[in-house]
Amino acid sequence: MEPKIKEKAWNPELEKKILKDWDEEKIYEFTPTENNFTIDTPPPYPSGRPWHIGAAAHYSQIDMIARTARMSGENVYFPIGIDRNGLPVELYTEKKHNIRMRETERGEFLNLCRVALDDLEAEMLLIMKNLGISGEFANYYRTDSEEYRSLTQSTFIDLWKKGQIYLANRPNNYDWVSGTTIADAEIIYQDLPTKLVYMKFKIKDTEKEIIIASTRPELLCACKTIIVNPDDQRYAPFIGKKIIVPITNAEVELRTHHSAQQEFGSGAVMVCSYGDQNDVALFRELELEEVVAIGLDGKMTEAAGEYAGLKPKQARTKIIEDLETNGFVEKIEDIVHRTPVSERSKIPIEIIPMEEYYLKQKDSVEKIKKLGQEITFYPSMHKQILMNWLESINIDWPISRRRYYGTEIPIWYCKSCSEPNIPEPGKYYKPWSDKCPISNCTKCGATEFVGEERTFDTWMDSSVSPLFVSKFNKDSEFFKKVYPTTIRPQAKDIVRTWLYYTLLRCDQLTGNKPWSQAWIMGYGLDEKGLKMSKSKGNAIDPLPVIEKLGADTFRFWSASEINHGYDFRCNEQKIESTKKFLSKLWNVSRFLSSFPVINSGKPNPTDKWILSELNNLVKECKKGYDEYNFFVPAIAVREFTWNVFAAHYIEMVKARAYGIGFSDDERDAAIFTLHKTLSTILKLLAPITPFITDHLWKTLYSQSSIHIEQQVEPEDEQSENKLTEEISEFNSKVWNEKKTKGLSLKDSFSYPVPKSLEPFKKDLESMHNLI
RNA sequence: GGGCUCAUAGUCCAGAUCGGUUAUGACGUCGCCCUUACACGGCGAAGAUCCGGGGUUCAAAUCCCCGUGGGCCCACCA
Repeated sequence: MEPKIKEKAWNPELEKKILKDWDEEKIYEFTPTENNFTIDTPPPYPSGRPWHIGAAAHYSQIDMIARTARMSGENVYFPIGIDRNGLPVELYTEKKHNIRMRETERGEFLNLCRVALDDLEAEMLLIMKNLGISGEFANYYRTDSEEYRSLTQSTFIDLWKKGQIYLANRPNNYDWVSGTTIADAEIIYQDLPTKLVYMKFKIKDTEKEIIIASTRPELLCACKTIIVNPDDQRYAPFIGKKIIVPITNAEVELRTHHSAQQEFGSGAVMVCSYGDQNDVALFRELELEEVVAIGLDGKMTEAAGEYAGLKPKQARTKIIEDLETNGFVEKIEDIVHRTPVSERSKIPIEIIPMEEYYLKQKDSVEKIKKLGQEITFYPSMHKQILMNWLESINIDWPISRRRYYGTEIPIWYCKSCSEPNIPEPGKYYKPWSDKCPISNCTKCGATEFVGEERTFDTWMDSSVSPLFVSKFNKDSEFFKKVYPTTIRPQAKDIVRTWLYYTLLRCDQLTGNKPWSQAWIMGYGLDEKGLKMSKSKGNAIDPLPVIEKLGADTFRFWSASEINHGYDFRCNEQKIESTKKFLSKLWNVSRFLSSFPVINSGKPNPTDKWILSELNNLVKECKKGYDEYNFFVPAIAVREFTWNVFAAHYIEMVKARAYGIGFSDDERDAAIFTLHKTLSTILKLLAPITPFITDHLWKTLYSQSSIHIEQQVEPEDEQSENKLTEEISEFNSKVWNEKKTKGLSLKDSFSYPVPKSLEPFKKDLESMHNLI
């Protein structure tokens, strides 16, 4: 009989047609019912070409989650979104047009960002679609849409009213030349020459002195404590004593702290607001009261007494003179100091307290820990990342940013009394350009306002994604059915941010956790195991790879190469060689397509053996699918299909399937078993390689898609692993013998079948033409 | 510096919770072979001091301790 399948290999071009069929059949459409499986899909950020190949693998696997759930009978809601807020697009736009954000008119700058995002987004959506992702592309969302931003603003207004938000001073990196705060990422370190001054501090009520070395003596006025290492015996007798600060004569306490190193300087450190990041940490940890010694103009403040108005460098020179005059200096060393400088202006940054909005989180830590415990993590080890993070939280969350491309903080300040006025929730507000929607100040009744210029930290937006997709505050019917959602799939590096902030915000707003499961994936590294980056030139562009090899090849590579939760290496050649397996699957199917489908039969021992192995395979795959670990089924199915089913079973029953030398019943049993096995393999692979399996399924078994089928359930029966090994060994022996004797494989040959393989004698004899 | 994690052939990976005969499979390499599904194939071969050191044990890739090296996250030196 002519095979139904003519082509000799799987052609990835077919994927385009299959995508169209899926669209027309609408098999992935979602209508909410009482029980839904909702995926809180991570909205990817279009930060520039090329899209990270690891991300493409990540989204392929998220799609496998959706398909796995569908095949186990779930009603799957798989939203698609694009994250568009934040710094990366600002930097991208500045570079692309060679402009500076702050020197460009705000509306114009935002437009340029928007256009850049649109281009990058289009390519990203194309890749996602071509990967076969079965999400809701028709109404994908953007985090910078009016609808999304108004949700972010509404949640802010809600929390503001609940008293969860406050304004506070916080030390910031400040570049006083550019007049702006800068992000940690914009700081570079330079080795600059400076003076290390060893100063004498008196210990109160004693004749003793303690020597303290510092590069920032001008900050003496902001010194609030002295620390030494707890193991440092030299200072042990004086712990808790008061120390008199030179020049200011202030009294501060001597205490121990592990961050002081015995070997550096004298081993004693003065802690000032703020000489460096360690000072910031210590002020916070020890709850010291800060002194603002340097102002926004980059000059010493009134707190510096007679040094007020001087720049830090001038003040330093002068205070060193004064210290020397008064005998407070032991010695001065010229050293080279690793100094944090602004990447832009190249001047040393100052750490200056500035007013920012904070969202309370410290009070929620215990509650979030509890919620974290209730959530199932896949793999479980990554729950630890969240728990460690929760342990280390010691300040509230600063949510305001002095940036442009973000959701605006919806506040107008009264011009006469400065009272912050908050608008009603439900609309999208742009205080930097919009007229204040409130007519009279709630405090003094005045009518003139100034709009807030700052935006939110982008995690304020992303952290409400489960609320957005479940139509929180918008469609209560829908929300009731969909929230809490089912699963949050995401990468490992943003557990401390996205996962944590989502838990915090959703709990604050709904009193309920956002999902019951979290699925955490590792990073995609290059073939040497290094992080991919555009600057290193080791980034692989996924688009040409997918176009050339097809989505299924890429997806099968992703499943068979990535052990869930661990980092993985990307190698183009490896992806390419994965195609061979699809080719094998194709040709097995091509062979079977020359036989009619038979739905029942009386399996002989050979058939029973392969069906039993097939059942073992189903069991193994189920284990993997139950934990959304696609590595397990991918490896298991490949191994079975290639090395057991094709290599041994098909060869053993070929003659029988053709009916040469066997009865009709025996023939039909073989054909039945062949189809039963292949159709099971196709189903087991359907979530991983949706294109080829659907194509083969429709060609061989059904009018309708494999993606509306239920997954195969294992039967509870004993395995017969031992036989597989014996069969494979026997076949090897015969092949080798024939080879040594210079015989062709079809030549007849005299060789005994061992007793243990007696039940398979007839099939083995026909396979090897044994006499 | 703190945390998490990994370490098995040229490359990737199994062997994890339950120590036990010649350490799994794939890719790559080499040799032979057109065998009525497949040369994008078949058969076969070579290739591993299981990171190092110590310990527990009759027995360790597997369990324990100490190192070394990679990756990532966080913090960065008065």
